[in-house]
Amino acid sequence: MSLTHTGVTTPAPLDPCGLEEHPDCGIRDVLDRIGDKWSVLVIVELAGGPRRFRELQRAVEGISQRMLTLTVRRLERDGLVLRTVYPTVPAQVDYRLTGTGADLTHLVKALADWSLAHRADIAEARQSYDRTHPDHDIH
Amino acid sequence: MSLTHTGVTTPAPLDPCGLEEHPDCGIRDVLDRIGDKWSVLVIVELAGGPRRFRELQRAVEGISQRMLTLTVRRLERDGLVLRTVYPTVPAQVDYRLTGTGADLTHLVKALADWSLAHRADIAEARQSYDRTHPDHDIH
DNA sequence: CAGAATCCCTAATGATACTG
DNA sequence: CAGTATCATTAGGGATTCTG
Repeated sequence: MSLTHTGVTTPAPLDPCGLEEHPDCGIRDVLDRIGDKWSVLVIVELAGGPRRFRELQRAVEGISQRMLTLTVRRLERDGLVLRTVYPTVPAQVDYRLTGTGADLTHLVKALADWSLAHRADIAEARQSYDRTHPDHDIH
Repeated sequence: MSLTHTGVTTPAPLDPCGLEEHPDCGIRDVLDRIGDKWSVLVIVELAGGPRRFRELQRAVEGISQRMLTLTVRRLERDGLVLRTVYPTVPAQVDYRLTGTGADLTHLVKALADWSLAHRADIAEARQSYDRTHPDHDIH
């Protein structure tokens, strides 16, 4: 959607990143996957190599059995994680990143880098906001 | 970044992306902001230039007045968006990306690019999964 | 071990009405 | 126009119990 300003000499509406080209297309799918509470943490752990169910649960601190199950299932469904069942007894299952999943770690790293680079800015902005808007509660 | 899987000589878990270095640190803050339902769409719209409240609401299809308010407030609090009130009557307010917010659009674009690049893979993986796991409901 | 099945609670979002 | 205030709904997530 072109939002060309009607301004006389106003410089064309800048879109430095070319984001207008794909407003929603597909981003939601990815955000729905990595935007939840645990997926990124699981992916990061799996970036270190294959893990069994209990290993993952111990590594990802605070995750419940239920949420770990749901998280790995969804990652598996999206083809980001490969689940392998070994017919031993008791059962043994391991999870590992697929090619797509491994590629996703690059994106996660970009996110982590950006977060670290701007962490101080954001923290400061929040403090400033909370100081100047004491009554306001938007969390 | 090489993903060479030696297998034999690498007892140590490989971390091709260096993700282990910052497991959680700061990523959550960013994901909590861009992981919600509307923030990315608002940011993308603002990447096209300053917008007034109603303009934003019309541009971001489906967003309620309440959620738009909450979304821009949170973005403002994090220093990603600048809110300017003009003391006219009726009131006039515009929103624009700050420096940090504009920088964030780079990350959003990386996300969009990745999403587009892997959209087919993911869609196919899902279909395959749903076909082989008919009863399973994990959404 | 690796889950499946329940129950319960809270946060997130939506709908509607009202205001400076 | 640009919100605020309420109420209703739903999705996400946690705790617990049970099983192959």
